[in-house]
Amino acid sequence: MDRARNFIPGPNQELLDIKPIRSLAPMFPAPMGVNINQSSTPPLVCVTPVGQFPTGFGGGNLPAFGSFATFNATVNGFSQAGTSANGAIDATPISAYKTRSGATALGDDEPYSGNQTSASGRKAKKRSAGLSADSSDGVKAKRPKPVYKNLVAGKELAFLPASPNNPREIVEAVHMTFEALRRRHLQMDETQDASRRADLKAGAIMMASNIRANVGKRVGTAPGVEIGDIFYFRMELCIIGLHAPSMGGIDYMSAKFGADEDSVAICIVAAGGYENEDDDTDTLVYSGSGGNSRNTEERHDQKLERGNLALERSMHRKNEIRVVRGFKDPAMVAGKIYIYDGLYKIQESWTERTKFGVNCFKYRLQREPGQRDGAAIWKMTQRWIQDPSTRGRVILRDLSSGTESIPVCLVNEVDHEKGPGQFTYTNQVKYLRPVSSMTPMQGCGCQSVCLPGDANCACGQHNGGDLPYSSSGVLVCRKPIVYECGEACHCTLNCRNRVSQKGIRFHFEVFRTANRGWGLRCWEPIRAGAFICEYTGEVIDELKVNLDDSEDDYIFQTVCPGEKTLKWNFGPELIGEQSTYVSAEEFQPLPIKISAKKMGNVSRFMNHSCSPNVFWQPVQYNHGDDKHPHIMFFALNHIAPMTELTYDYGVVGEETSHRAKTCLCGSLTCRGLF
DNA sequence: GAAAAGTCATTTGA
DNA sequence: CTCAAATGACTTTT
Repeated sequence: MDRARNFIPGPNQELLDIKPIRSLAPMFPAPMGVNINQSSTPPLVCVTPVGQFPTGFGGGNLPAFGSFATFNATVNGFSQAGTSANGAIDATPISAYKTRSGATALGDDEPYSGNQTSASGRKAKKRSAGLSADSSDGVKAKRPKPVYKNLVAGKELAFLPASPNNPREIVEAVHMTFEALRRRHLQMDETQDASRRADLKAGAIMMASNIRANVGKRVGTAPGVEIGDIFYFRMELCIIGLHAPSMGGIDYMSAKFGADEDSVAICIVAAGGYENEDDDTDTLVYSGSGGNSRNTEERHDQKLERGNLALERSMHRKNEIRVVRGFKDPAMVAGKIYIYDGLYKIQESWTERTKFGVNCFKYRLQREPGQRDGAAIWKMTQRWIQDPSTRGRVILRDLSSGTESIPVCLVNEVDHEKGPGQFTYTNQVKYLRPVSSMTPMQGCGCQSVCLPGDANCACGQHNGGDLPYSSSGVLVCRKPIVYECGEACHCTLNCRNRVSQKGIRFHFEVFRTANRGWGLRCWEPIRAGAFICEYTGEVIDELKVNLDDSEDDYIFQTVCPGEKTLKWNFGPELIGEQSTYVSAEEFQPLPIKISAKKMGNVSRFMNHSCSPNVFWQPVQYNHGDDKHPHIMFFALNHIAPMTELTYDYGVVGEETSHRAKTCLCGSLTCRGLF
């Protein structure tokens, strides 16, 4: 379009200069249409001791485990029977649980305590003296169950989010911690050539320390889990209490209906690969489980038992069933993404003869009306990515005018604003003095690519021994500065230690928000730790006092962000590693100041939130002046397609108070100003 | 060389 | 205690 060419920095006088009202309100209405009895039983969080202390758990050398605290977020959401435990119980102080004898207290916040088989850890089974690791050759020795003896008791408490009554915050905190732990394990496994499955290791630790949400099973929504939430591992569904079985597709429980009791399905995982009619995302045909023998090709008819029976009973009881849909992750060769798609009900069931000649159960599920879109958004954005012209309400196909390798779409589905005020799109930071005059950065001598665990890699050493990114390119840990390989390095551009310097990798769109001016969101799913974009613009010299900058709403400064951002690293603490946590008091801002008023990229459209999904991270690669690093943005947790990207502009302090604005982020932990 | 199929090590909860 | 399961990472085959 010609218009695109003219837009920037062309003369768009008719465009209103939009004062960025940079703050945020929830972009979707809260998920409604889900009739849970929340009013009668307010959410409660109960801090209770973990169940049975695992016998193999370090014995006497870890007395601290006695005060192990459970961290349960339980909201009593389903009241079909009167079996529910109820009455809000105040959070019990941790100190009340000094010994492990109080284990039975767990039942108090379990909605279905009667049906629970105590949450006791069957974990760590007894393990033969530990030397079974390399047993005699030839004989296939069973791998000993790992014992997480480095678990640090009491550290779990650091998780408690600022507002422990908000299930969403708890789910996010648990989820974020799982990911941090998983990434760290991945990093360690690579250097030590240990066995894989960091997802299982992270999951096992979370389970063992009982850092999980929605511990009791329930029919209906899982508090704190929202439609559209995305996951990369089945273990994630497990620890946030959405779907308990680690592999199985059907989660079910025994529930009371008046006087009788029935086994009903509560959640299913539809792992894709099935005949989904594209036009109708509201129905789903699900196959029953079973029929495939473990290691032989022999197959048999499915039986009406367990999950299949529960589905059958659910059809008659007409209870709501959570549905998680699996899709192939377009970003990974063999990856899968799970999307929570809300509540469904079973309409009918039948049996079918499969191509193997055995009988298989089929269930047709219909999505409950009135819920926000989940998987439908995913399908829609996938279509846009394949063919951007299918995206409607577009003002500009590419706001970057070709500067970015992937076009940045400008859309307005809200009002008649034609676009943001004039600025020059740039994907580079403009320094006042040439980069070449700055201290050069030392490079590594690695051939081809840098590898984890290579003691000779100067870049690995510079980063503290580990490469900062995992093999899939996600940042493992937030740190004062990340050193990527640069011009001085011998490695190629394929080196995994070159992530943020390669520029954006996603289809972004700048969109009109309802009340906060323009905002930024993305068509692709973004996984936690993934690189998003750089804050580009003009570097303002710290020595030059700019009296004018109160007028500049596009200034980036390294102001101390809120707890959520600071806690991103949390997780390694759980396995006894030294904390990388930086408290607000210890936080040291950098002198760098960047203005994106006149020139910038997509990052200038990112709004503030006190409960953000993105954080900034200083990165170096082209010079050695650590006071003036690149400011790179990474995902705080997994971000579903079309979710607004926000970061924490920082706590208002003396220096920034003249620019403080009222925050509209709507988060329960909103600080009011930013 | 990419995609599909096979192999293996694991978990949770019934 | 045993078992099943719409797992996930990796290797081998087509």
